[in-house]
Amino acid sequence: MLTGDIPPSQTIYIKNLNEKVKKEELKRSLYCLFSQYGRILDVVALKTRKLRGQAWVCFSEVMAASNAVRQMQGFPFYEKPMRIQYAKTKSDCLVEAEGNWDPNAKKKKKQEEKAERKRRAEEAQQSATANGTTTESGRGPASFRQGNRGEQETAPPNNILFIQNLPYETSSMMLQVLFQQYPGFREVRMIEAKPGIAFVEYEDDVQSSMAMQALQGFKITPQNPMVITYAKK
DNA sequence: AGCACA
Repeated sequence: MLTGDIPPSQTIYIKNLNEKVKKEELKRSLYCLFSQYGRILDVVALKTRKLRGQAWVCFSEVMAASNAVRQMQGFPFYEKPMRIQYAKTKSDCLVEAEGNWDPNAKKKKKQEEKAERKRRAEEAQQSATANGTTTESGRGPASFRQGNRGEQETAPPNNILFIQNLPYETSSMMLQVLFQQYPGFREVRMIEAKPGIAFVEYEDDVQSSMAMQALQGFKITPQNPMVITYAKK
């Protein structure tokens, strides 16, 4: 079974994520992409050796999670198809909300302590070897495409957005309604000969970025999550 | 591949 026989829950577990993407960007992008299914209570992603390439997105409703598991299965995200399942255990944010801090959470505490100890040991190791790997290659803001070696696939942030994966029947009017909600909107351009794509222009790149963040992954139909990148100039 | 709450 695709979901690995794990019963439905409010939280989805995503793996096969691109490990090169910085944690904060990853969380933001996941938030953008999945908020179309419902209210998101929390996004968790860690970059530890055991946990990188994975994330948890916790919804306020099980139905939202179910739709996300089905519809976003295999969605190409930073060049890798997402593998989505339900999470095996309940998210802390939910336990907290229900006021169910079970008194005998000893096992968990033990695990935490173990993890903590491990982490400290790793830290000690790192400072001992003293390698300055503090900076990850700082690239432009959220685009789901990660520019990879040599090839200039990713356009730098600019005031024009390139929209892909639109249903063929999309009109520029429909897009205008969506995109004009965000400040700095100028116009939508579509090309008759090329259905499924569009360009949306804003006054500047900050405003275009805000719209990108807000509408990334937005679905005009369930099969068509928008893929928004900066236009190549 | 890998199921946590940095």
